[in-house]
Formats: sequence, structure tokens, C-alpha cells
Amino acid sequence: DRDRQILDVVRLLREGEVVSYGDVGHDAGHSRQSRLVGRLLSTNSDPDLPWWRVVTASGRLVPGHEREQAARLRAEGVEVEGGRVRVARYGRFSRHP
DNA sequence: TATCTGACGATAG
DNA sequence: CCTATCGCCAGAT
Repeated sequence: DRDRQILDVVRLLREGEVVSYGDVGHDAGHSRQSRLVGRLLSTNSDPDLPWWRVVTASGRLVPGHEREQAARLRAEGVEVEGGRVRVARYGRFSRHP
């Protein structure tokens, strides 16, 4: 269903890849569902789901999870500064598409 | 059915 | 760059 499609898109994100909630919704075939994407991630219980690779459209980290998220992203080569993603290796925030 | 809420997004100032 | 607003849409109450 819809929820599964969205979570599957998140599962496909690879190391160093950072995209926005809106991107995930778009790629899953649900263009205006950024809020749904956020809700699914917030309630998700799968420990293997790479939720830290999803940020806001402006590169802001997830409210309330900045520390944890920044640590996970830096561990895979993503540059985080001032609570936002500067440069990712792949995806929406990469400087080398 | 009516309202409120929120891991959102775009835009104006 | 930041805040204020407004649009959006599914869930919860």
C-alpha cells in the first residue's frame, strides 16, 4: 500500500545519500505527502530503516534528533553544520550529482 | 461532520 | 539567513 511504498523508498537510500521528505513522497508516487512521510518515519519501529538520510527541504535535520542524526550522517561522510546538511555524497544535497 | 495537529513545503518580507 | 504565513493532507478526537 501507500505506507509500504514510501518506506521502501527510504530503505533504498544508500550511505552518504540525503534527500528531503518531499523527495521521498515524490519518488514513491505521492507528490504532496511530505507530512505523511514524516509521520511514517516518526512512528516507524524498524531499527534498520535509514531515517537519518531524510531531512527537510532546506537541509534542516529532524527536530529533536539533531545530535543523533548529525552523528550518523557524519559517520557516512556527510557534512553537517549549523543543524543542517551542507554536503552529502549523493542525493538532493550533493554538490556532485 | 468539524477541528486540531504535525519528523512538511513554498514564499514574502 | 530568519520568521511569519499560508497551503497541504492524513489521523486523531
